[in-house]
Amino acid sequence: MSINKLNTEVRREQIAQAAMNLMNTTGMKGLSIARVAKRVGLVPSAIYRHFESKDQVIDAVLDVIFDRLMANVSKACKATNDPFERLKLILTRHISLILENHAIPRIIFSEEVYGGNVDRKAKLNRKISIYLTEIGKIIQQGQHENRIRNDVDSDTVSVMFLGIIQPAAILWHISNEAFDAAKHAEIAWRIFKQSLETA
Amino acid sequence: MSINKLNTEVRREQIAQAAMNLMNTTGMKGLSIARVAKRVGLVPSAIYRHFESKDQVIDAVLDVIFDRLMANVSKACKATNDPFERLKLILTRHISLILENHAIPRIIFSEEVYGGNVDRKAKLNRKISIYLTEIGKIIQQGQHENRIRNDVDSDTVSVMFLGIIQPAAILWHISNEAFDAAKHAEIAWRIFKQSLETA
DNA sequence: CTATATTGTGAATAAGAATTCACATAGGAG
DNA sequence: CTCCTATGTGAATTCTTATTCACAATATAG
Repeated sequence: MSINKLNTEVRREQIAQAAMNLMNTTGMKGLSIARVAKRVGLVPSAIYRHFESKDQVIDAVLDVIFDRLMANVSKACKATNDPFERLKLILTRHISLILENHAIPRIIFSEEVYGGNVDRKAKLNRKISIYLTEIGKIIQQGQHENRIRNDVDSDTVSVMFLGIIQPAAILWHISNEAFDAAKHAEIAWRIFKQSLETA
Repeated sequence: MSINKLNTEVRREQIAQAAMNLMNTTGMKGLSIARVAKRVGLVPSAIYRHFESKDQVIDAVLDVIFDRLMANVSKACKATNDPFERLKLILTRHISLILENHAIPRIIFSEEVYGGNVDRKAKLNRKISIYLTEIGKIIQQGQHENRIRNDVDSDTVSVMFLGIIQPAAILWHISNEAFDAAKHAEIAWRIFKQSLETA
């Protein structure tokens, strides 16, 4: 009987965090309101004091994830002006984020999350597009500055950039962390970078 | 009342196909024994004459998918000896397969399928490794023949190769087929190829 | 042709989940 | 201090699913 009442704002954070952690360990399949409630130290029905539905809980998790990813990008942009250094920072940090949160790639790049939910699918698509657009901007700037080849399409390169991260993340996860995602990113990055550099 | 009895071998095929098609349209979430049964024209309990459990149905779908992917690879290897042509063939065909079967990337590279199922996770890991190994062999051969740079790690390149396909597939799917995966693969392939060619 | 194993049916079971609701209580506004 | 509202509780509801089982019909071996 904690009988400890906290206001909705705090609870919403706790619930979103708990849901995300649950996804990390059990995946979407193991995400039930009952389990989330237990983690927060509440009874299942209490969740509904703070969220209208399970769907809204999931949405909150998505927001947390994308906030982190976007924060990542802006931090990298503030840290340096060099396009390659920026991308490298984003890459490294994105990988770290994933290693801390198994769930991220599975949430962003699988259908687990939006199965049948048209709105959430649209939302995800929008958020991913924004992320890719930011990457694209960095590349374009690099092209203006003649650091990056001008004969490559920045949109394509953005997606390829994601292609360094995502398969690595999944392999890491599916191999029970045997696959070394950080190392892969390191080596792949060199190849990727070389292929973009102006001659 | 079809009252048409077919032997297990035929039924297993039908059921696996139906399950895969269902996954294409509704995702893992929509995959229920009842729905599969309806598609095959059976009653739910009839499925259990041919599979011991839903898990085994899913396993059968996995087998179908990997059989196709591996068939792909061997076809490409028979078609040409040039490593780049081989990879290009595999790439194109892999993309086509995906466009025909939304479910493939979600099944192979998401957690949808093995959520909590340790055995299946291991199985998936094994199959993906085999696929990657085959890609790796092609690359190594190309290195022996001095068509592909020797200073790149073939394992890393294999995963990067997957990195052309997978994000594209997911973007295509999540954008309701607005993202042009085939075009992305085409453009990305050129960049990828250039970065591997011997100088 | 007929006996029997194989395949199909419909009803029942059982478990798990989301959600609702009437009731209880803590904590801040006044 | 005292209400009243925001939170928390536990039971009940409703729904979906996988799975089992007794029974029926078919295919096929002999």
